[in-house]
Amino acid sequence: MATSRPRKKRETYHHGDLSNALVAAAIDLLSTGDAEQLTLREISRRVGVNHRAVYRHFADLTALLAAVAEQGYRQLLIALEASLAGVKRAGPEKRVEALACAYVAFALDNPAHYRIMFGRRLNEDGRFPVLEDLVQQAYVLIDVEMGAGIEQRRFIQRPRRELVFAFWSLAHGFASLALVARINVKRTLVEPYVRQIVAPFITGL
Amino acid sequence: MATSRPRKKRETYHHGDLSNALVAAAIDLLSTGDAEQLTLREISRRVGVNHRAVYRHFADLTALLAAVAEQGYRQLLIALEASLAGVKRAGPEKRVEALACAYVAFALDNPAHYRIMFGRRLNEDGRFPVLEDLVQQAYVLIDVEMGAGIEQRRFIQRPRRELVFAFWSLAHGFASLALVARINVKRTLVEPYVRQIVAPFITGL
DNA sequence: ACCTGAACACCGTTCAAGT
DNA sequence: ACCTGAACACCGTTCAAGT
Repeated sequence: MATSRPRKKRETYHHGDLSNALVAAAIDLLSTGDAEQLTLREISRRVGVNHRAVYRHFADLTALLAAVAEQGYRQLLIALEASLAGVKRAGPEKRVEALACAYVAFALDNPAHYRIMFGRRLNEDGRFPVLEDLVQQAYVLIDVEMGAGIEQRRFIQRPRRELVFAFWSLAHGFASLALVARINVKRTLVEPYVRQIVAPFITGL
Repeated sequence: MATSRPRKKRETYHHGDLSNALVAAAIDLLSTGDAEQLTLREISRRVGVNHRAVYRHFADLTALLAAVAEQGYRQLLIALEASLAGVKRAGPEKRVEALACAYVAFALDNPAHYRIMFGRRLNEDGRFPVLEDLVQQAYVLIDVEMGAGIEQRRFIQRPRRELVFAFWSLAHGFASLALVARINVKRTLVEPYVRQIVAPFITGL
């Protein structure tokens, strides 16, 4: 039976693209559970494959988590860009405010995924340049807004780097504290809450 | 041999205060290693006791980690109070700045311990009221400073709560990003760096 | 090439026993 | 009371084998 062979192959080998299937399954698990429950064995179980098969595509669990984090940064970048597109003709203050709202909303909508992105240090040995590049893209996105505000003399005249990190610290810090429930935010009230938190910062810009 | 009995007891039972010894051993491990390496079995090994002995004193690993986190908050509170004592006659801006520096310095000096305090949510089921109380004490400490600034009309006239969370977000966010190496801070340059990051916020207060 | 089975050294936790 | 031993169900990873 020559025709049954590819079928059987599919049933055992299961995939043309196991690599992406694993990342997708991991993200799916993150959407319903905690970041701690995301194990190599659980992910492969979800895909219906022996847990050893993971090692064909990823050097270790950290490499798989890095791919998951990369996907998270891609989604975050899209969300941030979308938020800026909504305030195209607004001043730099409004744009920065929109950015902060979108950032925190992303973290609260994808808490476990966000924890993978910012929880452990995944790229300690510099194995994942793509991950580093995506982080850099997020940095640049903020940097452009800060640069515009400085150039238009609407923001405080300070090195862009400082303002970018200050903004990022504020957004990430608020998101983190909300995720560990040190700050209690109702999802529907994220935007006004973030605006309040960011207000003194923006006033000081 | 009646005299050998208490001795033997000490050699096997090993402690009058196993509870505190476990917490101390855990903190000691955190001072040299990562937060992930801190396991129940490793801690008990360090104390020289069977790992099952832990369950005499703590309901589970989370309860032990909560005790470790509590100790961390006590140390953090002392560090924050000490920093305020150093700027007793200064204006509220300077005092808030000192607070931020001390906060970030604590996180960078005790990275693994800080991660236990702010990494996972330990008190999800409200089992550790002491932990919650210590967090509250930290909140109040910041709140008092913000309240003073508002009352003296040196800060923006907004609800204290907002300013406290904004400050905490900024300090915690900066510390977190530094710990995952998204921001690169040399330990000796923490203070000037934090001052720069906090500057626009304080200007806006 | 791609996947699996058995095994190893870990982990937190439970149960029943030892002193 | 306080601690231990053996066992259980997990985990990531290695080695050798299966198709």
